[in-house]
Amino acid sequence: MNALPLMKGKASLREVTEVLQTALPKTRVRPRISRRTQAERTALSDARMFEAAMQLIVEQGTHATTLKAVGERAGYSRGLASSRFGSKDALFGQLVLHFNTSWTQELANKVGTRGGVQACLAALCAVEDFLSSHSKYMQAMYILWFESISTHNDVRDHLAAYHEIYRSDVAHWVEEGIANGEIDPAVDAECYAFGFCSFIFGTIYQWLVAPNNVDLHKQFEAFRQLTLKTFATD
Amino acid sequence: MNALPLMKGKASLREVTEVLQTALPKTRVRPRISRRTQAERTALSDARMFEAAMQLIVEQGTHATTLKAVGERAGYSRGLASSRFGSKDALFGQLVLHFNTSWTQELANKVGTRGGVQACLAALCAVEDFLSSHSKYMQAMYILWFESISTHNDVRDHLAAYHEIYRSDVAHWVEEGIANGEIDPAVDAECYAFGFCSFIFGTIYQWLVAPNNVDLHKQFEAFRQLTLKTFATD
DNA sequence: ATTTACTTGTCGATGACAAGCAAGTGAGGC
DNA sequence: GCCTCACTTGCTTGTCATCGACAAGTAAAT
Repeated sequence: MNALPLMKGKASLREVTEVLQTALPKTRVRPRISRRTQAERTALSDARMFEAAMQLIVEQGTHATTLKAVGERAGYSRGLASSRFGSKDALFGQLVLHFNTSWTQELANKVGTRGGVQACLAALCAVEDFLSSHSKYMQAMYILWFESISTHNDVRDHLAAYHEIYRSDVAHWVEEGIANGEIDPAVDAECYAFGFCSFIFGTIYQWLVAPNNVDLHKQFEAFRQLTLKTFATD
Repeated sequence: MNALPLMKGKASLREVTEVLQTALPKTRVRPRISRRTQAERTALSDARMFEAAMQLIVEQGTHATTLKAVGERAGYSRGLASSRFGSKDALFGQLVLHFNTSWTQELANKVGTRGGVQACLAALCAVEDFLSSHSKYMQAMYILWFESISTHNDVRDHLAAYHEIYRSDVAHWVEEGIANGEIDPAVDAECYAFGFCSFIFGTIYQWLVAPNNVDLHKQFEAFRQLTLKTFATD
């Protein structure tokens, strides 16, 4: 239905801000010659609009975020966001896609080649670290995640697919651990994986609603201990 | 700011449909005399509009749900929902309030006078039962819950307060259990309560995204077993 | 010269509100 | 006790600013 234009390259979490930061120095390197490649122009405007959309979503929610505001905050006309993305839903879809690809890549970096128990713990630490270090980023990402449950479009299907992937990743780690003998074979891998995701989503939800009432580190540490207790072969 | 008109009586989950169902028989009792009290008129139109809004939210999400559609599906003009609630946000706020009061009352009925371990298990069963038996109702309720994280208004504050209440209820049960000696004193009541809520919210979230991929009973049963294992005094 | 990035013009739909209409209410006269 | 008439309240219609969406046009790169 909506032929989504593919993401330009695999952006990492850090790239998002880097594009904007390196953009200004670039104009200093070649002071007046503002003759950018077409690809550079779209990459820049895309990055600026993503950043603007992210800010606006965190500031006033998706409902109050208008395409006009996105375009203008990014430094362009009121029509660019509409023209580039086609629709508000498509912009949010692109953002979700952007977040997901960035996040899965960063997660893969953090987990590395680990498997079994260590992979589970590393993933939990990765989520916890990013919640505190990239707070705004994660906020916008999860606002979009939580909101897309009420729209029956492509975004939701993508989300469902991502959930499946996360769950099966975790389940795979557990199975590795069982094969290694470090995890009790009685543990139901898929069931743990589901609970793992429930914990993360549920915790982030409560954190988003009232950040000051949630001690993220305490909760994550508790879940790590619970995980070790659950896996223990006794 | 927005002087919310108080809820008319404490509506239970069942009342929502009952109001609509008893409304028609009533006109049969006094066939032509459609002379309703003013209070009856607003109660009826309120109930009809809540029902309509709930349906529309489940069918097409909050974003696509218009005040015009709410009024008209409820059997009135396009302007009534707007006139009655003042704004779309206020309507959703009223709905959230309505859901929360109904739900807490129903939960209290299910848990009864139980405390300790039994209260925790009963609450888990209550949530599970309602997810399957009042599926649409819970769907609309949680869509609104998850969505209101991106709106910085009264609704979110109400939610935060409700979360606090839920968490402290659970924590209280655990403390009762510890006092009774049926729960291991090493268990951190607040920490368990938070994990309890995380499980429920996270599970419902994953269920909303892809109902067919989630075996609710299996996950709830698993969490009940995990709870028993966590509480066990060994 | 042609393609591509971006802007401006415009239309139907929506939320919000004001003004008006209709249904319900209550006090006084018969 | 019931009618009537002024008053209150529920509900509808009219209207406007704004938004999403798209078409047409302009500026920039190839």
